[in-house]
Amino acid sequence: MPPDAPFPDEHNHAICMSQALGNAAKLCLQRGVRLTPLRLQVLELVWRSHKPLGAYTILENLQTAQGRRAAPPTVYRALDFLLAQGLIHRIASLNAFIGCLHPEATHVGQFLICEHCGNAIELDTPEITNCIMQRAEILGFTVKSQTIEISGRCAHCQARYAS
Amino acid sequence: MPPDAPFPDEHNHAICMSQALGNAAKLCLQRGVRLTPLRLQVLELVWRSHKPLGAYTILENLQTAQGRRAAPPTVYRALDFLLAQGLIHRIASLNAFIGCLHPEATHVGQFLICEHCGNAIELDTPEITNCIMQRAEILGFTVKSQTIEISGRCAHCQARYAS
DNA sequence: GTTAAAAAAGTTATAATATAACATAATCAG
DNA sequence: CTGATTATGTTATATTATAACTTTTTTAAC
Repeated sequence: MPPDAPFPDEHNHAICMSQALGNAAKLCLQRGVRLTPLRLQVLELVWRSHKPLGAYTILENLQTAQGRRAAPPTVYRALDFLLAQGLIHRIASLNAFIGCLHPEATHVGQFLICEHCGNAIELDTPEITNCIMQRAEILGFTVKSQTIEISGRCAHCQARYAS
Repeated sequence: MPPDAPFPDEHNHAICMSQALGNAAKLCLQRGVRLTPLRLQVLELVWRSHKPLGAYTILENLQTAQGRRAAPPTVYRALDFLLAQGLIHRIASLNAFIGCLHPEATHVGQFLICEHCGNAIELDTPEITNCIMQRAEILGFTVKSQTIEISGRCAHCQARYAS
């Protein structure tokens, strides 16, 4: 898997990640919810890349204080908290989790997922939501949540690796 | 769970289902693929309602010739075949399967899923796809498949059951 | 029709994802 | 400090899905 497509050289992930973590801390403070060390560690692991990460991969990379391996509920509870705060999104088609780029406002997650490099690009395209909302409204359907996950090949993988 | 919202009295599901099954048989014949008794039975089970059905629910309702209970691979292989032929869709957010309304042409599945009655309404709204394709194209992303699953409350449940 | 190849289905085991239920520890509000 | 609340630890298990191999059925060649 290519290292960091579709986020090439101009994307400094260390900065990207530290901004995300700082923002998360700020939001939790504002909201009066606790970004505990465990929750922060899970969030850090999720933010290590732009590839959606499975719960058990997170579990494997989790270092507990005592050196003992954490159990699944530990990770799932942290993920539940982060989801509830909008700090991560769940990618249903991959059973995986990814850091959210815009946690300050509740919004629907829209993702372009590259099958080649594994990276997921979060969109924030009101037109897509509007299209869906319009159609739903015609049918009298009240939208609560949206799962929009587009698989394919990102520009960089497209360019670098023939078909 | 209400019986058949959002498909009220005017929706005769016996006819709906028999049309779907007839259409499936015709398509498989045209394509030279085999809609075996097992595959047909799984398709029938999926078509019993417009609620997405889990693989293990299908398994429970599967009657093998010998009366012996089938094993998971039996169902998953039938589902794989039906998916490959476009006769059913997979709903990733529910880990479930639902009959396809337009199996004759390959298309993306777009669903409005009622959290109350469990029914899924398949959309066929090119505008949504166009919105997504446009945005993807700008980013140089080549779309291979789309997962569009909208959860909420259908018109009938909205009207019948106060929030 | 018989037979080899291919496809489908059966069977056993297990992998991967997720949660229930209860125990303990840490934090907070009074 | 103390009790209530929240978070985490722990054990067990539920749910979803697939790997690997066997047997049966179907197809196609002869």
